Amino acid sequence: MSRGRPRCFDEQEALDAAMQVFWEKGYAGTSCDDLLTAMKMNSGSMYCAFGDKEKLYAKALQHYTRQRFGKLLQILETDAPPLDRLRKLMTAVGNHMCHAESRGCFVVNTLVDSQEHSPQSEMARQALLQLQQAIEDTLKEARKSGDLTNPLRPAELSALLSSTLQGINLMSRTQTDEKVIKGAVKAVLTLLY
Amino acid sequence: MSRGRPRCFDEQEALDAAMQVFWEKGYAGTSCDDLLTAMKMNSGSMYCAFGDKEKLYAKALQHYTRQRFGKLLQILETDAPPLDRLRKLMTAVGNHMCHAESRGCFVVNTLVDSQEHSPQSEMARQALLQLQQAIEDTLKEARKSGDLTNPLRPAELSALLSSTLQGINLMSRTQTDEKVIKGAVKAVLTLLY
DNA sequence: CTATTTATTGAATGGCGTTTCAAAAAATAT
DNA sequence: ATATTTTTTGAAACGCCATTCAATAAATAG
Repeated sequence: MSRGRPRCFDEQEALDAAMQVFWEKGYAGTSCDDLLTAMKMNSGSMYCAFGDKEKLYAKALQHYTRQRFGKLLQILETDAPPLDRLRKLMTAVGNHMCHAESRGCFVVNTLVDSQEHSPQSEMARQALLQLQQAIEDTLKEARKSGDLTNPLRPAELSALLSSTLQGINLMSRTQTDEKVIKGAVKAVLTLLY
Repeated sequence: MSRGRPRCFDEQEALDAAMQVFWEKGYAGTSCDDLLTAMKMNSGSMYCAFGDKEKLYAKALQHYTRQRFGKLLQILETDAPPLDRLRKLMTAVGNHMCHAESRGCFVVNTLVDSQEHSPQSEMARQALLQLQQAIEDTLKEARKSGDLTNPLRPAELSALLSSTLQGINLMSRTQTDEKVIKGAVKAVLTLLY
C-alpha cells in the first residue's frame, strides 16, 4: 500500500452523489456548496480529487453514461431475435420513464443546458449517437434475417425509435398518467413487423 | 398622452431579446449583464419594467409560447382534411428543426432546466399538453370521418406524435445530417393512414 | 522515532451576479 | 415657469460562488 493519509471517501459514491445533484439542478444551477454537501466532502478534498466543477461534471456524466447507457446497449447485444431486443429496449425505457422520479435523462439534460460544441455537449451527443447507431445495426440485422418486413429503411426507423426514446424522456416530465408514455411506446412498436 | 418621461425602448423588442438569450443559455446560465446588453437597457429600467429576472423569464417564455406554439396550433385549426393538417404540422416542425440554428425549443429547454412544479415548469408543461391535446382532437376527427383506419387509438397515436415532436427537437442538437430528422418524421407519418 | 507522503479542514480570497437607489433627464399639466 | 410624473443612468451594496491555501491529521518507509 502506498503511503500518505488514506482517503476517507469512496470515489464512486462521491461521483454518484455529484451526479444526482447535477442531474437534478443542471450545471449552472448547482453550487459548489450543493455538491460538497451531497458528496460529504469539503472543498479542498473535492478540488484535489476531481479538479474543478467542470471536470467533476464531465466525470459525473461519464459515470452516468457508463451505467445507464451501458445497460441499454447490453439489451441490444443479447442473442434474442433482433426485433425482440428492440422491443425490450423500448419497453424498458418506457417503464423506467413511468416509474422514474421524472428527472428525465442526464444525457438529454446535458445536451439542453450546455453550450453547443462544449466538451460536455459533445459527450452527450456521442452517447446518443452511439445508441442510435446500435438501434440501426439491430434493425439491419432484422432486415437481413427477414424478420423486418416493414418497407421503411433501417435508418428511418432507427431515427424514429431514437427520437421516441428522447421524446418519452421529456414526456416523463409533463405527463402524470403513465398511459401516455406506454401509448407512445406501443404505437411506435407497431412499426416493427 | 400621459405625462412623465417616455420609455426609450420597445417592450416587445426587449422581450424578444431577452427570450433569445434565455433560450440560448438557460435561466441559471444567463446573467443580468447578458440580458441588459441584449436588451440594450440598464438595470434600473429593466427592473422597473419587468420586475426581476424570474418574472422576465416568465414573460419571455409566454412571449415564445404565443409566437411559436400559436403557429403550430393554427395549422391544426385550418379546414383541410384532419390527416393533412397533422402531416403539415409534423413536416413543418421537422423542417424547422433542420433549418434551425439547433437551439431546440425554448419550451422544452425550460422543462429541462427548471425545477419541477416551479411556475416556469408548469407553463412549459401546459403548452406541451395543449399541443398534444390538439393533436388528439384532430386524430379523433379523422377517425370519425373515416380517414384514419389505423387501429391504434387516437390517444396512443397523439402520444407518439407529440413524443416525436419533442424527440426531433433534441435530435436537432445531435444530428448534423438533416436526413435523420426527416427520416423520423417520414417514419411516424406512415402510421397516419 | 523521524521523515515523507498524501488527505482533510475550513477560513479567506476575489470576483461575479442580482438588486437597489439617489440623482438627472424628459415629458405633461396648470 | 414651476410642479409633477415617469423613466434613465450607473455606481454602490450585498451576498453568494468557485477556488485556494496554510495548518493539521493520518498513514507508510526506513
